[in-house]
Amino acid sequence: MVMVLRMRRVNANPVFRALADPTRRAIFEELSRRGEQTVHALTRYAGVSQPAVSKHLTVLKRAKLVRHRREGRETHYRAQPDALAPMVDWLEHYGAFWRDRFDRLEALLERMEP
Amino acid sequence: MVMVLRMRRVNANPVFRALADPTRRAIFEELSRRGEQTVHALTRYAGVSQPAVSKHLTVLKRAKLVRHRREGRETHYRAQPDALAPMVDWLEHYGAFWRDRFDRLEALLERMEP
DNA sequence: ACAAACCATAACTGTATGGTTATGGTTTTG
DNA sequence: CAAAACCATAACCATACAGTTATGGTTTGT
Repeated sequence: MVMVLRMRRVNANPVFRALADPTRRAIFEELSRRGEQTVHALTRYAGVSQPAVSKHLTVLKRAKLVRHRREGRETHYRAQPDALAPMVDWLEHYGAFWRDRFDRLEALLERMEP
Repeated sequence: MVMVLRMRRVNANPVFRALADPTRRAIFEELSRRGEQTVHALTRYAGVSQPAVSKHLTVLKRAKLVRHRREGRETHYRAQPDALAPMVDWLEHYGAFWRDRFDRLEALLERMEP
């Protein structure tokens, strides 16, 4: 028997908006792949100015997609992937049959036995 | 043994952009729930003018999220949920651990035995 | 045949947004 | 302590974008 935990419905809009921008997605991807990084490191990666990166991080922060930790003069950001939940929920709801069940199972198995 | 089909990587950007707007998301949701609809019906639903709806539908069309079918003077639109695949792929990639495996399994089971 | 309905496009408008440079606060380094 | 590094915010700019009204092309209804 499967217990279903009803989560508080979070507004999905900030997440959708935040990830609509390719630069922001790239920053989030980089943080997901390489883990925690400073603004400086992200700036070298992103190909835009440091203030631009700071503003992108602010948007991601408002969507709870990143958290930050100050350490001396540098700020370390890290991805907060569970903030993707509203988007995942939305997809599971409105895109429930975008792919047949076998495909879904296949993907799951792939993840569970690497 | 699980066969893995490598799909052609589709540019996820149009999908992310298209779904960033709440009105567009609402239109897509409505088409997903209630099935094929005319522009007229969608206009009554969306709460914006008919030209606005037409433009939103154009954006969704460019992202392959909807298809249309002309029938006399009316155009019927329907959701094309498999166009969500790039977004799902992205989430599976960068949000792989947004939720623990039990949760994923639970969600899967829910879908498989309704 | 004419009027009305349906839809798409054009033309326009205000605001949001992604980028820049400039600046200042804090912390580390020499 | 002075200089440099790191970051955030301010101020500004150009463009993208979501909305509007106006219009015209088809198709349906009377």
